[in-house]
Amino acid sequence: MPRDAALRLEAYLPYRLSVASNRASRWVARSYEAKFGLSIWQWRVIAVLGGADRLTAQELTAATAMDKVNVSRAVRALIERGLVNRQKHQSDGRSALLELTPAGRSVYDEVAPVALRHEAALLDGFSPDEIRLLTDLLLRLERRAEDLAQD
Amino acid sequence: MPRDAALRLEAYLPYRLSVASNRASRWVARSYEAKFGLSIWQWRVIAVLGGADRLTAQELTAATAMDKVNVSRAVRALIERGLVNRQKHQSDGRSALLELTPAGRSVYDEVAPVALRHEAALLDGFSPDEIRLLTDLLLRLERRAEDLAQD
DNA sequence: ACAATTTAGTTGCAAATGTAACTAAATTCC
DNA sequence: GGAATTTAGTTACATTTGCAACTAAATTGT
Repeated sequence: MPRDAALRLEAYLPYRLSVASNRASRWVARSYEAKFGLSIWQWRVIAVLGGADRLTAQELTAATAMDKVNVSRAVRALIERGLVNRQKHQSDGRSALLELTPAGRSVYDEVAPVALRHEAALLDGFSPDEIRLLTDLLLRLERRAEDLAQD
Repeated sequence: MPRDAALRLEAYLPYRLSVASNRASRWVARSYEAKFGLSIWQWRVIAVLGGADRLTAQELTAATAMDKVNVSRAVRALIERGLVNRQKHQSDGRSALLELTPAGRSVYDEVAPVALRHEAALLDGFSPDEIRLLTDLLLRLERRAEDLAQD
């Protein structure tokens, strides 16, 4: 009779995923923190606002895969630093439109190339095919995990 | 002149990695917590102790990619629950040997198949080749991130 | 039109984490 | 053999996080 594959932590995918992600995140997070004083979430908000203009917190939540509490906190800190501007939404009094201030824009212009260099450094040694594949596999995993999560 | 590839968060690898890992981890963590009252770290310790017998905290730290503080806390909780046993190391008074108690062993015997089912559920739809490749790519990324982290 | 429900975003609080400081044992090096 | 350094593990503290409760505005249903 077939025996179950043994459980070996080092070959266990959720474990590998977690280790890879934590190491990569930690490394880039330190850099954003050291160079720009930005947390990972603040950086995500800036990255998204830099590519689109005027989003609600709700839209940011969707675009960054952060939860609304983290978006709220990151946005507050960015507003306090003068990097993000909030203006009332004309048609919906509950939400507000967020956009980068000129100062925020210039932080974005500085951070974006650094972020791309980080990515390139991490992926040094990976072929374009491998990168495409990895991204694709990760996306499929994400969707799968999300589906599974709703029981 | 060549323009830099734009920074698009949704195609940014550290971001994808983080989202995939968080979703997968959160999903499995909830299950371990709900079914066995184990945190992710407690579960890692059990998984490793279940496959080897008698390790020091130091060896656990290496085998689980956790830091020593987390190992210490997880081990303490497991000892309190009677799942792990600590005995003095004969030749080194600083460290102790840790092993599963019979109760710990039986938790392991219950958890391991559940963990493997989780992995299988996450990877449903992935071919064996894709799984091998994903694991391999993640390992390379981990090593790369670790190397980069030491400046 | 107005009560009931849903949605946007914030706040408060408890638990989880990371870092640094610490204790104690072992090792190194004169 | 004894001072100085390193290593194993724990504790203490500050920060982060996640969840639930909350406020206020919009929407739905009658």
